[in-house]
Amino acid sequence: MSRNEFICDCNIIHEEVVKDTLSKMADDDLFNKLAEFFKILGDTTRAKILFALDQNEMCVCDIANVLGMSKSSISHQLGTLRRSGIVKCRKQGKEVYYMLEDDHVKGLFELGIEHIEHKNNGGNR
Amino acid sequence: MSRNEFICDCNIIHEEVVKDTLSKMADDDLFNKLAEFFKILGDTTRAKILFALDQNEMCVCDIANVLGMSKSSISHQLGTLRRSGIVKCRKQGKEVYYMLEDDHVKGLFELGIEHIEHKNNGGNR
DNA sequence: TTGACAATTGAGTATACATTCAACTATAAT
DNA sequence: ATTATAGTTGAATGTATACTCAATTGTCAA
Repeated sequence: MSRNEFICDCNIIHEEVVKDTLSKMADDDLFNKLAEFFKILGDTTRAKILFALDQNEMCVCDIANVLGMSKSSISHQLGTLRRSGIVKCRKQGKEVYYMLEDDHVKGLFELGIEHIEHKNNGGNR
Repeated sequence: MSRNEFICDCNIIHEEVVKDTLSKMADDDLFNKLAEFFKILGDTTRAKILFALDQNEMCVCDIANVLGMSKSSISHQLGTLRRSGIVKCRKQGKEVYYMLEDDHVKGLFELGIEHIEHKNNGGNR
């Protein structure tokens, strides 16, 4: 973790806790990549696309029809997902078929859903 | 899933696949909540805060010092995390101590890290 | 009561980004 | 060759949001 002493505008209150936490912090690089990855999942359209692709491999038009959105917007999002290494594609004739690249997506979705259900079922607000 | 036929600007190419996928799609409500949740994790500052709180319960100033950021920005982010039910806090004297509310966060981080390492270790790009 | 400090909050600003629109490429069919 | 369709792409626009700044609240100590 890199720190900028001049930006932090307050005192350290618990010296040992701060030192201990700092010693355990991961690299900025990891946090950047982690956040970038979650940001990809943090969009309704992309979440729907990934969920849909988890059901069936599909071409762009079919995905657009499932989501009821324009071909262009879906293609843009698929580009984002492809650049992030979360989906891959296969070209066949005029069509491009997309599928999940990463098997972690399903697990992540399941944990996320657990979190949501937990909050709805009596978790304090 | 709600669909707007007028917005989709292309033909259905594989009728059965589209129908099958549509039948398996979850509610819009779930996708919205899921995306909202991942969006919270999809920010470098919040990811660092959560990682830090996973090491130690901490007050706002200590967190600001660990991240090397202003008290105000940390407080804003803690507010966001609290409203999302991911962290909770405990007031003691002048200080407010924050801690993780949700035990899914650690699992999500671990899966996310797995994904990143997977990509770095010979996963295709 | 006054002063100091922890923390929150609202407004303002700058940046990121999702979708639209239009133009374009590539493939297949006639 | 021409036409139609699948898909991509870049620019433009509107919206969301992270951080800053300033003001404010709440608590403790003198």
